[in-house]
Amino acid sequence: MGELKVYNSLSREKEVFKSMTPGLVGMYVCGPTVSGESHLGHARPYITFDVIYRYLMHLGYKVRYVRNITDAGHFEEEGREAEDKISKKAVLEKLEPMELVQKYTNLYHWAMNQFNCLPPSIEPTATGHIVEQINMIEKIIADGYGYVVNGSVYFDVMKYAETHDYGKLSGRVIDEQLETTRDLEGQEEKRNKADFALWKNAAPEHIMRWKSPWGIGFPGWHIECSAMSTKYLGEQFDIHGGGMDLLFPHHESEIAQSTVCNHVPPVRYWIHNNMITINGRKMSKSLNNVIKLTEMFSGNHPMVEKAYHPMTIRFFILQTHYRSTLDFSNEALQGAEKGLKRLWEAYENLGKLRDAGYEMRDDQVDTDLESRITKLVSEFDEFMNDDFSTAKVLANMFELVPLINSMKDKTIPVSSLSKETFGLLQKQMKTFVEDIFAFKSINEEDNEKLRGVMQLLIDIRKEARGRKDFVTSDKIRNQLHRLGISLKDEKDGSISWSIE
RNA sequence: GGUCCUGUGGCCGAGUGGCUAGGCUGAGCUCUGCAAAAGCUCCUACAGCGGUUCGAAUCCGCUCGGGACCUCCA
Repeated sequence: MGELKVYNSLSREKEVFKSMTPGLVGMYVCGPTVSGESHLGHARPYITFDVIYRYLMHLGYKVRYVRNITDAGHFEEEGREAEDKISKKAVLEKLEPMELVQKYTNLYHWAMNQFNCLPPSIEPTATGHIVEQINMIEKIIADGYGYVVNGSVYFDVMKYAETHDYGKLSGRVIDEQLETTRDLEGQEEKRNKADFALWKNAAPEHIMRWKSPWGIGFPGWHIECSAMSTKYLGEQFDIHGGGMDLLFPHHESEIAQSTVCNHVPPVRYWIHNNMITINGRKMSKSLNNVIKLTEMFSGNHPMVEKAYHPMTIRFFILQTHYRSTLDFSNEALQGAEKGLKRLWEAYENLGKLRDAGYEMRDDQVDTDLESRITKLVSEFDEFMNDDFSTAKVLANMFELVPLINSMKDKTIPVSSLSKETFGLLQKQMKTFVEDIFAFKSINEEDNEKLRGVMQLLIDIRKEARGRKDFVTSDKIRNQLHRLGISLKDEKDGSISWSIE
């Protein structure tokens, strides 16, 4: 197997991935701010990094996957009236802050579960790590990179930039940053515009507040990730992921804070996913064009024509490379839905072929077909190793679909594959479809009783067809169709059914 | 304004200089009591203009269009 290459945002090129400790990988991904419901845009990083997580494990790594929950609330905007997002909304909804946090955390976990995303190894919360954050800020002050003004602490970017490259991740030049003229309140506290808050003095109306050496306040925008990643992954770790919109200032500042504290760059590989757009524009709260996940799943949104299954969204996202933008449209989603259905059915057919226990006879092997299948299936690994090219893996799977279906229909005899090739095909499909891409059946979970009823109807229909009583057989099929259950007469005379 | 990304067939999207990705839609055919599914075939695109090259969607330049970041943001 070749080596894994990942695109590192830091170097702007694909690099061979080598973990710091052989066999082990530390990965930190920026998690949600639980002050509201997750939307379609949020689904992208979680699904992207879920597949990366699963693929790393597939490669044999033991991965510690840390994904935080931001429950402390950050400011709406620097310098403006310091509003703690969570406390503000709590007042509106007349909820305790923690009640709100709990509600949206639960909802977020539910959505991740719907997407079949594995839970991270550790899911630390910002409020649970105030002490660590304060410790880190103290260290930064002691080293001379932080200064205290009126109970707030700021990071001295100019001083840092004297000896470090602030802006290396986001490609920013610090002098240009300073030229940007923005008259914002509270700026006068900072020595320089580029400085950012490590700790913020809390106004009396703030509900979320903690004691600190500098007074009552709350942590700054970026410190939680630095504190928690250091705590659980060490001063330097392998992968840090998140959306591209976090490159600046969030990740840039994380690098600065951690570097000052630990005297070593925190992250070896920065991986950033691109945005989901809607009508060509990024989906985000500030642009007011978000579709919440619950709305996607229910179809209850003016822009959403029908309910989309979480697996459809997962497939939709994996059909594109994670560093490309992905445009939302009903047409595209419905295309994804049909594609996934076809892929999944072929995958199930492949499983049935195995269960049928065909005799493999090596004397009938079609070598051309064999080499074609072997190539398609081996490229799964190759493509994933090339910066997680899930789109190409899916393309190959779709080239296999007609072959598998033809074997099922016996247009291609199963015996034209050697036992080895057939086994390889099944193993690779199982590994990638279920274990790495983690697709699941989009059909409703069928229960035993329903199965029994369906079998009864199928038997009756078979008998009717045997008598050429097409009135009865069509009635059964048509009525079921109206209920959203479709029957298919297979070529071998059996009847299969699926819920639409 | 600064930095960066991007423009592929009806739609969504891969694309490493040469060997027409793939999905969805549409059309035709095969199979079939009919239907659905499935299989086969077809619709062969790279914003525009120049340049480099034997050869460019792919490299370079310009023009036009779209976007991201520079402020909370996945």
